[in-house]
Amino acid sequence: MIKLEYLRVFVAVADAGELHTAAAQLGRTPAALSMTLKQLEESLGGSLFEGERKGHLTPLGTFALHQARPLVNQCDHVVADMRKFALGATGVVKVAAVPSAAALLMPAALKRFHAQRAEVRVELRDIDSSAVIQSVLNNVVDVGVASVVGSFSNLRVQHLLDDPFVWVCKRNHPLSQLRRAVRWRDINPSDFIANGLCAGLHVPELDHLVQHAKLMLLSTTSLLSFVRADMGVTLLPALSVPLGDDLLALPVAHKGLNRRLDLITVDNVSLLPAAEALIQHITIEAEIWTSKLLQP
Amino acid sequence: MIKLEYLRVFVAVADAGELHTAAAQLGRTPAALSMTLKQLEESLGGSLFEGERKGHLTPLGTFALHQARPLVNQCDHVVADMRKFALGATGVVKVAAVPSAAALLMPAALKRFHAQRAEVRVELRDIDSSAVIQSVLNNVVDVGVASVVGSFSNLRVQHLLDDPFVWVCKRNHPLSQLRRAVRWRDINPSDFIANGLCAGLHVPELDHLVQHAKLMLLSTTSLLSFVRADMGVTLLPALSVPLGDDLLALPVAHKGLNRRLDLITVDNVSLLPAAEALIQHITIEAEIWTSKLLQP
DNA sequence: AAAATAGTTTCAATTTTTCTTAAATATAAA
DNA sequence: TTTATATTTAAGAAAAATTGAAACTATTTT
Repeated sequence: MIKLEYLRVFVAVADAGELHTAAAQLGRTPAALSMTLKQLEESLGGSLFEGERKGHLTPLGTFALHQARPLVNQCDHVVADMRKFALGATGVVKVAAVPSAAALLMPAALKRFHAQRAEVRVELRDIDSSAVIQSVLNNVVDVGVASVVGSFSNLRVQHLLDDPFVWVCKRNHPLSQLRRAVRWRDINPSDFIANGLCAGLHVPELDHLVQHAKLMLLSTTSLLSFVRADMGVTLLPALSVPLGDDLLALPVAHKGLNRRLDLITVDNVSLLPAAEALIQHITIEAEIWTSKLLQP
Repeated sequence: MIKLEYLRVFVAVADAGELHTAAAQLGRTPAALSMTLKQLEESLGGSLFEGERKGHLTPLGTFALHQARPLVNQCDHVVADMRKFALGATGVVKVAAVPSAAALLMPAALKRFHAQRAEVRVELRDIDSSAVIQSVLNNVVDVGVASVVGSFSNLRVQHLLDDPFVWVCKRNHPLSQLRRAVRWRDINPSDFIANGLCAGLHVPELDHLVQHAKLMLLSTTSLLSFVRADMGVTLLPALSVPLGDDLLALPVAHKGLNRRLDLITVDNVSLLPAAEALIQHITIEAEIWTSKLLQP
């Protein structure tokens, strides 16, 4: 049986033109190479070198060198690529995140990630929470960022941060006059615009508001347009509200009104090494935001 | 150091989905494969299989399998190709021959050669003797067929056959009336057309004829055209004379008037294995012609 | 839930392969 | 020729791979 090592030795000797030099390069003695070449020649059924020295190739040697060199190089490349992949230095990581996470958490996380791992490609899509969960479950993406409500047996859910809900109103809105956290009674029910994120929080006062709201918008972008158009106020997680705008974010008096953001992966299955590395960066970024949100 | 054998084991196990089957295919025990895979995983820096069984690949395993399978296959192909080449079952053989040999010896020789070695390509060119020798010396061709006059130190010359000179005349020429071998005195010097092949035979009578010939033609094709046009008679090796024509080939009374045909290769250098095989066929074909020429 | 089964790993002993040293042989140069 | 360099050979040493048996683990069966 011909081993690739034989071909590697042959290429080295053919290049060097003598055993001595090739042996030094490969870290063994000329005698070892001599025996290896003998085996290779016997196995091929012909001699590789012309005459008694290693300076000239036979036609078979020329042919074999043409074939063996790319093979040896390819083998080295393949092994190097596998190692790179195992280290997470190469590959394609697919991420799904809810829009607020995609817009606020991911840019900084990816920037630092890419600085370390230039050869890793990241595919990021922003979709709503339930679609994120489905994408992870179906192996469409490697990593998801969303808020998980129920419990899923095949999912590994890791808490990232708690995004506190805030009241969102226009800068000139009466609520802005309040010098304290907004209470439920401060809200005029006819002025409230419901949205998909504040529904299902299981707070009686809020449920009541949501059920009597004249408007319920599921897209955050259009929701904020309505607020800007003086159509009312709404309740959103802080990270979903763009800053430096004509909008105000006012704190909520009711404690514990948060939107959990979780990092989601499939359970019991090892991740793409590059994905593991990306998760580290997302986690760190989430911690940064957590501390930002605690002392505003 | 990762050996190709490790990758071969990995591919087999990944395909089989379990050690037991793969071990049977490779002719070793599950324990051996287990240890090999462990080494491979350690060397790559990550595990290849999901969980405790070998039924599911990790992302690294999937990536590695994609890379390893073509590499293993390529290696097998390369080794097979080298063996084929060493056996002379593949390759390109370049041959140069003088026109008569190319036209009469080579077709039958190549027909039998190709029946045995369908994958070998043969490149045949017909040129004059000195060009054949030069082509062999310059390694432009692997094998030459020509008549070697002097001696060349770098050439290995092998006698193929002796092609007897014959007188060539038109069917209605006076010489055709002779019921015996043609003697020098039968030739009318003014009727003689000299040619490149009969010059330099070192026979005084012939030299005299050549020196007094009014015509000397170096191309056999045009030489024969002149004979057909009743311009005279000439002296040519039998194999150069096309049969079944309006030309006659008459025997020469002077004995030993032959043109040697030799098989020429470079000396002290091993030949392309396929070329060695082709030489066998050319030699056999030459023997067939030799016996044909001896009893006409 | 316990037992049985199939699959895998570990370990130490064994076999196989590869490597080295040292001596012999062969080639090229002086 | 001698001398220096290059290669091969052979035997022992070292390294690597393989095996069989036992231990271990998950899965299936009872």
